[in-house]
Amino acid sequence: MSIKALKGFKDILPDEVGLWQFIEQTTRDVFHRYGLEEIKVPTLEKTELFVRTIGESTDIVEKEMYTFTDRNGTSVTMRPEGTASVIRAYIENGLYVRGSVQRLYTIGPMFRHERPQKGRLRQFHQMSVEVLGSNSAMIDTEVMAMAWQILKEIGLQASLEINSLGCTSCRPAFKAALQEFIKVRISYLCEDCQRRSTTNPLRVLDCKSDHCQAEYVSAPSITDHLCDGCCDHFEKVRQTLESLKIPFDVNPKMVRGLDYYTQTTFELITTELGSQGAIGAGGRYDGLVRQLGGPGVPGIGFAMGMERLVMLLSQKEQGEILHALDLFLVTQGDKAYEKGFVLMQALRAEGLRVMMDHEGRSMKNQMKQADKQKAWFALILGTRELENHEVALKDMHSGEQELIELPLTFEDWAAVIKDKIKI
RNA sequence: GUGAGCGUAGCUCAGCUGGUGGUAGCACCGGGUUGUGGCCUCGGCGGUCGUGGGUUCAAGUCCCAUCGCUCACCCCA
Repeated sequence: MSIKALKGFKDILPDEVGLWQFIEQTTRDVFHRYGLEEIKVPTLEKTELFVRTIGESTDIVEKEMYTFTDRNGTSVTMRPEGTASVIRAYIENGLYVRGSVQRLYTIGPMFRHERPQKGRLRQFHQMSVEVLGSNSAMIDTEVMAMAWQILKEIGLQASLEINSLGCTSCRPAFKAALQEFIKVRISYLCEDCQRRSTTNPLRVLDCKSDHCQAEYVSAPSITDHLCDGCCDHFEKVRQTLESLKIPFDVNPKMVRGLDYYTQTTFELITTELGSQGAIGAGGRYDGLVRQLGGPGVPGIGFAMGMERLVMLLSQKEQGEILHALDLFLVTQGDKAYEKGFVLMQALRAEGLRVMMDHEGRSMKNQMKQADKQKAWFALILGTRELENHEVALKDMHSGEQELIELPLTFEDWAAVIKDKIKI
C-alpha cells in the first residue's frame, strides 16, 4: 500500500455507515421537532473570520487551524468549528429579516490540526445548532433539552454540566479576583497553571492536577461574581431544567475554550471514551453577531461530535438485524440468469431492494451471499422453476420456502412477487 | 509542540536467551450436500516480518536511523 490517508483523516467504511445514518436521522428528526431549519455553509472561509470569533489567543487559532493562502494570495482556513460560518451566513444573507428568532442547524466536517488520539481526529464531524435572536433563559434550557432528547433517542447516556461565565459587565471583575487569588499561590501550582495564569486565567480552574485542584477549593467562584442580570438568567435556567426533570450539575470550574461565550455554557460528558469525554458542548454568545458586523442579537449554540457518538454506540450491543436487502435472487443456468437479470430490474423498479450474483457461482454460494447480505428472502429461479412458471421464495429467517405460481406473461412476474413478500 | 508504547497474512495476534515465518483465530474460495444460507467438518488461497542501514556464520528477534500507527499531556467534538 503506497498512498495512505492523511494523519487524523479516516475512511468511514460501509459497515459503520449504518450507525452514522441512524444517528444523523435521529438527530435531524429531533431538530425538526424543535423547529430548526438546516443551513449548509462552506467548509472554507477567510482566516480572519475564525480569528475574530474564536479568539486570537485560543489554542484553536494559535496552533490548530488548517490555514493556507489560495491562488489569489488570500489567507483561507478549513473551518475548525461551525458557529462562525453560520453567523457569517446569517449576517451576509440578512436572515434576521426572516423573523426575530432563527433556529438553524448544520451538519458536516470540521478540521483541526492536532495530534490525533482516541476520539480526536483532524477531520471530524459535528451536528451543530445555532439559535439567534433570543436571550430568554428558556431558550438555553430548550437547547439543552434538545441535546438531551437526541442522546436519549439514540440510546446514550451522559451527564450534563452547566455553568455561567457572566457577561461583559461581570466577568472582568471575576477575572481580576481570580488572578489575585492565583498570584498569591503561584509557586505552588503546576507549570501549566503558571503559564495559564497570564494567557487565560479562567482555564486554571479546569486543571486536571489533583494538587492544583486542592489549591482551588477556596478559589473565587464565578457563580458568586455574577451581576444581577446574569444571576437571574442562570437561576431561571436551573429552575426550568429542573421543571423538565433533566438532571444536571453546576460546575463553576467549567470553562470553555472559545472566547465568544457569555453566560450559560454546558457540556455533555461521558466517562466511556478515555480522556475525550465531551460528546457535546455549547453555550450562549450574546456579543458575537454584533462583533462580526451584524445586528446586536444574542445567540446560543451547541455542537455534538459524530465520531464520539458513533464510538459510544458501537461499544454497545447492536440490536435487531436490519435487512439490507428485500430479496437476493438465486439463479441456475444461463437461461434463468438472463431472465433473472431482467426480473431483478423489474423488482427494483417496483421498489424492492434486490441483488443477484454475476459471477456464475454455485447455488450454495449464492445462498451464502443472500445470507451475508442480510436479505430477507431468497428468490430462487432454477431451470425447474423456469419450466413450470414458478419461483421459490425462501424466508431466510424462518427457513420456510414456498413455491409461487407465476403468470404466463413475464412482464407481470415482478408485481406478483412484490405482492407476495409484502404480506 | 511534549511523553510513552507498538509495526509479522485483508483483520486480530503467537513467535522464549538470534538458528528454516504459524496445520493460530476471523475473513475469503472450494468440497462434504450432482438445486438451498446460518452450525459442523475437510481442504485451499494468502507474507518485501513497515523501510533503510549496521552487528553476526546466521536477524522477525540485537543496535542505529527513518516512516507510520496508537495512547496520553496540552486543548477540545
